[in-house]
Amino acid sequence: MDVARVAGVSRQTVSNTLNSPEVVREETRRHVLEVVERLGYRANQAARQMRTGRSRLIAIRIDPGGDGISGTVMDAFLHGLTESAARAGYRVLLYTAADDRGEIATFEDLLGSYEPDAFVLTATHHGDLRTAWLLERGLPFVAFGRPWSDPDGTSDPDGARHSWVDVDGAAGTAAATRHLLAAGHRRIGFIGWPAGSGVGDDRRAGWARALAERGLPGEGLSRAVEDGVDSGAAAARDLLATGAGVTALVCASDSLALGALGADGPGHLGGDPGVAGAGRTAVIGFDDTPVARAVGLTSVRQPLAEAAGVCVDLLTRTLGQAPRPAEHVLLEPTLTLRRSA
Amino acid sequence: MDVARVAGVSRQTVSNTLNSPEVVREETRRHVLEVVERLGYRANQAARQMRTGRSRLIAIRIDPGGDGISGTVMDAFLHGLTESAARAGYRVLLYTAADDRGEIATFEDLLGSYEPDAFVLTATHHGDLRTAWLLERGLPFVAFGRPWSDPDGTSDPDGARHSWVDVDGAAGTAAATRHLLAAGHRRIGFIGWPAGSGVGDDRRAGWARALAERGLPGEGLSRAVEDGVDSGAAAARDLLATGAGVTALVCASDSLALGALGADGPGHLGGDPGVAGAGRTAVIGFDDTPVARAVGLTSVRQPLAEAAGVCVDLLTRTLGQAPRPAEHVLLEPTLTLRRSA
DNA sequence: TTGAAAGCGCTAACAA
DNA sequence: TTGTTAGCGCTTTCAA
Repeated sequence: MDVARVAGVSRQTVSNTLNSPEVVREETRRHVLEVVERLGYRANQAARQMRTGRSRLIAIRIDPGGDGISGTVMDAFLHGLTESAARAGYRVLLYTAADDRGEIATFEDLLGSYEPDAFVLTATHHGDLRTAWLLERGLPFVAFGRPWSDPDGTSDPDGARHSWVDVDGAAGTAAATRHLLAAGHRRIGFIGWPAGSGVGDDRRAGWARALAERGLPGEGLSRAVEDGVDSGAAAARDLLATGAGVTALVCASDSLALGALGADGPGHLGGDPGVAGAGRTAVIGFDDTPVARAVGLTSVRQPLAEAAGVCVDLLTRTLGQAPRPAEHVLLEPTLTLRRSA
Repeated sequence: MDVARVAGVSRQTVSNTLNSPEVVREETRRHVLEVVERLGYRANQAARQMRTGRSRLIAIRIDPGGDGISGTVMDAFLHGLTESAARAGYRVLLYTAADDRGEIATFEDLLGSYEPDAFVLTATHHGDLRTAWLLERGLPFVAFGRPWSDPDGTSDPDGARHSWVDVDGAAGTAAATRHLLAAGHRRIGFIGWPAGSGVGDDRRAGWARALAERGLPGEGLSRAVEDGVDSGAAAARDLLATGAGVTALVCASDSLALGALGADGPGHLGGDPGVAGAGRTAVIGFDDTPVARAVGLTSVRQPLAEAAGVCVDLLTRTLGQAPRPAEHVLLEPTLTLRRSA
């Protein structure tokens, strides 16, 4: 070790200065630190890992764009994770997997080779093979996303046994609905997905709750369709045609909201304003994707970087010490206001 | 080493079987391999790295969503990279950095600690500090994206000295334009970005080339605006109002195309079809983002997974052997046809 | 408070 | 073709 020679101490003292500073005399420590800085010394990770058994690596699966929480959401979360991890002295390692079994195979592979200190799981679900496998072996991990209960309401027993971080979707749609209420709307519709998806049901519940708070009825003002612009447009047309006097729409996704915007006429989307009956309906989307910004759509924004930060916190807090009880963190989303509402 | 004991050979023979199979007798090799498989043995990466100096890690920066090639494009590329890397026996390590200098600092940090075998650079540019730094030290890397020349046309001397992989944007817009020509359009406009951005100029050039091939004039049919739905809509209205009889538009991005779609009336975007003069203009976007799929926009699709695969190929080909001359690969994009054109 | 010795699991070089 | 030896750079004992 070069540093030791230059600083005139033993290699051991250098190691101590870096890992157990309290053990080294103040003066020596400062001197060693100065030399470390000057020489740009970095402890070799492989050697350290070999000795300590810790890799300072956090592994996470990256989904193919298209399904799951991929696209912008995954991107922002990954960025936040990488940044938070770096601050805590960790790096992020990527892997792919087609399904639960494939992911478990990758766990085995990774654990035997790169030995990541922890995993971050996304898209946990009822009867998740991965959580069971990791729990069984006492391996550290956090889930981003609550393990939603079965469609029939049975909640996953594993869900309570591991830590997770999630964004409170219901709070988001409730905030959106309250924003519309504050703007004077009274007949507010909701366009979401068919019942059974935890995330979707949660978002619908927030809308219903906010209406209920004000004693307003929601019956007949909700539509459940597959995600997509076309289905969003169809649902919006349907809701606006009921004669119930719907003046505003909360949507479970930006795709649905984009459709609703289009169905409402060219008033949004850069068309000529002032056309009869065009673009008068207020619309709020969910996820604040680039599309939302592009078309001026007000949307519920998930605090992804913060969620990633909490994941790292939960993980690193566990890693050094003895196993701690599972923690569950629910983060509040915010509303990004644009001209659509 | 457990495997050695079980297989009844020396630990060295196991290592040889795994790393230099040709050196081990066929029968021994098969036997060892079988035991390795049965025991699920994985060579410890840290130990191997310590001995060989190779980490089997490829590092890449992940950008914050919003600027650069982030969002869907980055996501798909990262996924492809992770998958190709895994196939070649490598893993992908993530890092963040605010600018060139910050990224170089991260190089130093990483090289001293995790020792990645190679870097994949994105968004290389004229006078890139990173390429110069890596080149100077003979560190292996590939760039995803050509190092575009200066606005004044001076090309970066470093650009020729390192390998890069890119997608031929001009070929993409040319294909889009030819598709429109084949559909009978003759007055085809282009909406792109202000001159000076290599990527933007390239995409405009493809449109111009396809028109020139057919002896069709492009003058006055091109608009240069900042990226965004609103500016795309404004540019589209402007082009349609010239009286030149424009019937189709090729756009440098899906955002611009989305605006053009909106400016053209509610015919697209799920609005009522059949409205007078609505949605008759054909529009083609670029990047095939989720929005494109959502609104039925025909768009130029970059072969991102393939690009990532080529990056890994170029890298791994270099890693084992002696340094090779820089290679440059330009990939052809494809057109994803939807109802907008 | 500092130094010396041992060993983490692997593979390159060499010896058998 | 297989086995033995050594050492990669670090940190955890333990002794000074």
